[in-house]
Amino acid sequence: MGIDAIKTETLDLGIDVSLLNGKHEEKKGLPPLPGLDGVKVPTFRLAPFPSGPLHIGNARMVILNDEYAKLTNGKLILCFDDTIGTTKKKLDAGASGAKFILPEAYDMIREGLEWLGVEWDEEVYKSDRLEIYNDYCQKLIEQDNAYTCTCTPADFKKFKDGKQPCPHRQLRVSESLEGWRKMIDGEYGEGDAVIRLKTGMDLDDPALRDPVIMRISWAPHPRIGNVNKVWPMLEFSWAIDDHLLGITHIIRGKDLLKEDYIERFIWDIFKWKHSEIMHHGLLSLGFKLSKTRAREKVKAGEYSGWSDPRIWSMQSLEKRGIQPEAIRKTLVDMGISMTDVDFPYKILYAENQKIIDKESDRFFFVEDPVMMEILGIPKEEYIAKPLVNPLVPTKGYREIPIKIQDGSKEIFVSRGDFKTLKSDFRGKMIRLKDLINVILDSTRDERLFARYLSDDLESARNKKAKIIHWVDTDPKNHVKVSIMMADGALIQGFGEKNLLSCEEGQLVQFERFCFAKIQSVNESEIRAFFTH
RNA sequence: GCCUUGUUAGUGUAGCGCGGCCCAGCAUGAAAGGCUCUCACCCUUUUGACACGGGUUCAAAUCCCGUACAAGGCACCA
Repeated sequence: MGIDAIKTETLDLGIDVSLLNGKHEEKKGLPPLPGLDGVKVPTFRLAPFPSGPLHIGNARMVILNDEYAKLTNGKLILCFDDTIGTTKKKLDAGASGAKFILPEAYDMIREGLEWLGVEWDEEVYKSDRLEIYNDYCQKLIEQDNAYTCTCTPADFKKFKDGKQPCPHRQLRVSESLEGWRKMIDGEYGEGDAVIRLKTGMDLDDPALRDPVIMRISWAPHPRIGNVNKVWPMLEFSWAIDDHLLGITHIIRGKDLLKEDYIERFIWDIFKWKHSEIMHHGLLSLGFKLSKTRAREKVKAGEYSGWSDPRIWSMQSLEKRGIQPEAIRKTLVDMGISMTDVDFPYKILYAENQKIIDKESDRFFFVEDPVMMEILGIPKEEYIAKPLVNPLVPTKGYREIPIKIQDGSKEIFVSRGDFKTLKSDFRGKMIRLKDLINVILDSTRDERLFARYLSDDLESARNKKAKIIHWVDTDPKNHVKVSIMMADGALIQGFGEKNLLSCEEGQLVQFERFCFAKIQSVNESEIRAFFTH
């Protein structure tokens, strides 16, 4: 028996033919998680800064953690990293690029996580844990592992660059504690003093020399109000919380690589067990993804809102008709590579199409319409009957009736087709899909002139006629359609009348144009978002 | 300037800890053909990569050194 015969047989039996082709679907998924020895409950954490909704880059971190939590039957903690770092002075001045908490972001983030199918077991706010950081900071000072420094940033930089200790490094513990008290009590103002960790001023890496772990901000906190004057730096708060919350595995972007050193340094001081730390590379989309940047563009009115497709927020992807499963698949396939990458959105689209193709009903749509006049049509009425979805024939046919007056008819074709028709198809047969065959006579200005040839598909097939889409020019028989593209541009055209039966949120395919998600439907206009 | 990561086909990734089974796998894209009243889907075929230069070795994508390029840190941002 030949291989083909086997294939046919096995097909009938419903056996996966791909096995015979040697195309074993490679076992997909993440590599095994390291550092599981002696771990009872692998525990992971999501640590979003609530400055805006999750974007695709945040989603990488989120999905990686969630996948591993699910894979290992572990626990996932959502910990809002909502400490305040920026001073009140800076915020009041509206400094550009300043990071701050957006109160709505907490919900937008939860919404994005739920949409992604992330299941977290516990929710924690850093802003509820301020006393804990204060306590541990105090301990570090008492142990002489940290000190109060009142250098200006510029002065400290000089010491740092020269690998020299600043004068405050030699302070007695009691003096540092007194400074610490002044910070807490508000006797020191913003910028007057910080607490530095004694990692060493002679470290090779200047970024690691006696880093700040606590500083002053008098800015009110959107959640807890104005109760606190000192705030921990991210790496310090995490050094404490990763231990206290029992995080066994830290998966974060490689922008946080330097934090590893500081966290481990502190873990060693307190003789805490080290968590396993892993990093993934950062995503870009031809531009740097940033919640803060997005927020500024939304505020400036440059973007239409948090669901503007250019932000690549979960909200915007949902609106576009991207399926969360497709995002998860794409991100998981990328693994935890440390390489920074251009987000492979084409792979995302391919994965998404696999999911939505069968459920997306087909419709005729012509972008930027150009008129075609057809003469010599023998009948007075036609009814085009295209399949609702060729992948699901059981869905049946839709109907597009056309009325002909005095043997002539005007229809719209897309500008794209107009251009190729104009240059390459004069005198040739063209098939108007599911309708009739015509021959293109001439073009004048922005108009095509054609003559009726025949009805049947067969003759069009024989002549290998180009098949194009069309929409009736009769306003009673079409509807205006506008599509928001991925780059924020608005595409306009006409679609077949049947579009009016669509529901909000429905996924459709505009044949030979794109998949789209219907945003709103009414007689005067259909609005949709471009999917891919 | 200092420090740290990273560099596999157009794109994304597998392989690299323990060098040979890798004349490098997969996905996506592109090209051609088939199917099809969509330039969709499906099927077939083709395409194309170990950044560069040295070294170690019988043998290197895998180890070592150097160079280039990229990203990140050197912030009282996260």
